[in-house]
Amino acid sequence: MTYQPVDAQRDPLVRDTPARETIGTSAASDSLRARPCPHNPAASCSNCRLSDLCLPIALNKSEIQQLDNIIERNRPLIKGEHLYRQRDEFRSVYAVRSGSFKSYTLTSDGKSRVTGFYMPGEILGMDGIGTRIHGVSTMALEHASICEIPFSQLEKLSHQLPNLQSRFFAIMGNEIVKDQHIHTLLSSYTAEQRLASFLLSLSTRYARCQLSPDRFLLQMTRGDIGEYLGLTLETVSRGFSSLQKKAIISVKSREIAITDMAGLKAILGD
Amino acid sequence: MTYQPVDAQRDPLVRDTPARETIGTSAASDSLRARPCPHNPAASCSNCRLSDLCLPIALNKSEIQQLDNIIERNRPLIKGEHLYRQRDEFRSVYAVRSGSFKSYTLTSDGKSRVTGFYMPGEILGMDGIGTRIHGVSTMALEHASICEIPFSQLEKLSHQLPNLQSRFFAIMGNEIVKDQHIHTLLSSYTAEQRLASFLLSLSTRYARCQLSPDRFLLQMTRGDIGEYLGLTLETVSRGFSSLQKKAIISVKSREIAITDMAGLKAILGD
DNA sequence: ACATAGTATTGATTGAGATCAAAAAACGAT
DNA sequence: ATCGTTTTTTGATCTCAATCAATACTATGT
Repeated sequence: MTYQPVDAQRDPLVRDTPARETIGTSAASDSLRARPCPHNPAASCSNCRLSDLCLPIALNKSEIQQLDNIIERNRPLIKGEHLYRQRDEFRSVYAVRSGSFKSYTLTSDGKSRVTGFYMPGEILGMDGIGTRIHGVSTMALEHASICEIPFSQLEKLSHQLPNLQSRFFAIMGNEIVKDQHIHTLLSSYTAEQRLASFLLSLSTRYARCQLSPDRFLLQMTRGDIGEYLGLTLETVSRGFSSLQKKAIISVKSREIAITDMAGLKAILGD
Repeated sequence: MTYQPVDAQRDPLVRDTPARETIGTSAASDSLRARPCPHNPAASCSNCRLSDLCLPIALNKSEIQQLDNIIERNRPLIKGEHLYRQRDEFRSVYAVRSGSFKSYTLTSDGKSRVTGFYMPGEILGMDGIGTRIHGVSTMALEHASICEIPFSQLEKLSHQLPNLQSRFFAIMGNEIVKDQHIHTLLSSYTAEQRLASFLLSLSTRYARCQLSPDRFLLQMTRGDIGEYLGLTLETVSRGFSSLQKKAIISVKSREIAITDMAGLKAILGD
């Protein structure tokens, strides 16, 4: 299996078939929704180790159970597979259960631009809540599993559970704040500062899901990182090399070790 | 009255007094909340000409009336006055009633970066919903009036009115999509494309509130525009001059006339 | 193990926009 | 109307990151 998605020959911008028919691989073309995940037969929020950083924060046991009932846990996605595509009708938001994803748009001249990376416990797909059409495509960067939360049901349940409504408002608010940070980053940071900020963001997010904050594997290519940070892949590569030369990080292909956390933070000017 | 805000001598990042005490001018230092707006004594969503592009979309008359009851219409703000500041405790979101605003952050090296401009009918202050602390400062660009919507009451009411909950989810979703567009713009557009995109955005937003889409006044400085688009003010100025030389727009200080709308769109590559 | 495609590094050169600088225009207060 | 401040324009120069280019590395499928 190469990095190239199984359905790469299809142009995501000129597709005409509905999303759920394109999510399956050629071997398994049946709908994603129809297949309960065989890998997590007894999966539930109640026993999910991510429950304290995902949607259920601030919900009590009975509320979590009700949330559990509307969540659909489907078969895992393989690397390169799409969860949904730009212009697909919006039906659900998703919580990453394992693995990681990237969201991206295609610009008018055919280039792709990454709008976000998503890790376990994070919510994605909120583009589309307003327009009812997904504004970006989202693809698994590695073998990954997700919890699908049909939005109409989430709205109904939020209406019954004030805590859930509050929680979802907060999640969307945090997404807006995150976007503002990126706006500032892209409009004023140097290449080195962008990379430092990116690595620090990954670090804290890995820490959140109990993984090492100073040793991790990048699941995305240098090109993906560049598309996200507004840099070319060459500049990303040079930036990593330069940070390594300064003994701030150690890079070996996709393996990153942060050897001088304070130094990395200092690049952002305190 | 200069453009410099009346309270400019205070450093927004080291302030210690609560927001509402800083909003008043030196002449009128009493709380913003305590003063019903003398300019709009009978103001209400029901008779507001913006009601079909603001929060009340998709609400029926009785629902609008209930929303009306929680909205506080305060005295207008003068140019340069702050609605709230970065690090203020979050209490409310706001709908622009008249005039315009800019939101901005200060970076660690003291430079300011504009995160958004807001026009009549638009909602601002949604940074802070998740964190309960405002992530940006917001300042009136001209004499302006707003509707303040205390968030705790909005949440309570949303819980009673599914349409309102739905509407607010949509507003936040649209904000996220807007932010993704800016992400793409900042990470791949040239200076000229950024300016074209900015002018087109203003144009459609002016059209939304019944104003001319091809002749309008910029309420922000070249510096503000540059901070928003990730350019210097000199580049913004040169960009306007260049677009004028191409007969796509006509600029006379803050007055903009779009003379070739198709040409402007063509700069964005269809 | 090998072939192949995708990915990453590094070097040389170029260019768009930043920075520095100075003058002109617009605006607000008195 | 006039003064002082802020904003805008335009020019000259510089710089960081893009682009072009070539090689090296890594992973996947046969």
